Amino acid sequence: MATRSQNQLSRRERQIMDIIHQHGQATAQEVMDQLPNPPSYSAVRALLRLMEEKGYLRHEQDGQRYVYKATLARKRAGRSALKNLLQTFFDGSTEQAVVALLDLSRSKLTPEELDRLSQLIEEARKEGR
Amino acid sequence: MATRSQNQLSRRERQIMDIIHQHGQATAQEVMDQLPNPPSYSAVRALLRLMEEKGYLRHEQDGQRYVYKATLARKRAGRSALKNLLQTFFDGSTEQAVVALLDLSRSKLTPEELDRLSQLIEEARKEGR
DNA sequence: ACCGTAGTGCTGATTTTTTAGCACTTTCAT
DNA sequence: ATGAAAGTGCTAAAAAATCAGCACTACGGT
Repeated sequence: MATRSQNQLSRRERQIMDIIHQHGQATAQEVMDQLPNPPSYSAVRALLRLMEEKGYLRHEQDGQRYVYKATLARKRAGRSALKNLLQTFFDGSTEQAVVALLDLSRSKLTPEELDRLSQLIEEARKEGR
Repeated sequence: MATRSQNQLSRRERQIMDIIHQHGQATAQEVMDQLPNPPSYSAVRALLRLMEEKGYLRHEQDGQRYVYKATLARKRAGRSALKNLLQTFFDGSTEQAVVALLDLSRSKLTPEELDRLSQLIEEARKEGR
């Protein structure tokens, strides 16, 4: 099961994955800067190296330093995480999740965004039958 | 920071939290049954005890056995996790998340659910200004 | 030419997590 | 009234994760 992989990560590994997903990519230094209770720079590098070995990350050389990216595309990882969240906290109910989501940011949504959302629902309605 | 707490959990702790949130509550046996690569029964119990000590869980006595629940209400924990996911995978954009959510379960939504969602968006629109 | 800065690889130690096992209690059926 | 089953507490060992440090290379400025 694909969702499993998220849960198999150790604490630090998960924290690092989150950071990298959030930024799309990151150097050791950037990861370290964002890590809560950050360990030493070399500790971070060691972790990145291990995670690459395990297949979670890959790196590209940028000048003289490494830039790490996730193996699994952000989009897919996000959906996987979302699916997981759905099961864990919302009884698998998309509706409940959307409710929570809207509630979370009620005031922050622009009218344009709301329009687009309405439209999305309309489309879902058409496809659904 | 409250969102942080999720990320502080060790791997097993997180797995256990997920199980307990999903079910609302659970006994040691139930947790063990759901755990991937489950350890021994007493290992699970030890973990539950530690997690209670750390304040993540509390237990109630049901007959002669303990039933564990999360300290933080499911609803709040769910929102917190959602907020986190939003930042990590969707650039903090509610819209993007809703899109993914709808996409995830396009066919599974009933017309009734879609109606309710439209309505929710309407309400958000009114309140938003 | 050389020093300082900023990278990388690697390794071994520390710390935390994870685990199994044992001692005890309660319940229930024989 | 006794033994088996199923619960709990606790502790110490094993495994895994986490960490810091050292040796080395590349680059840029003085």
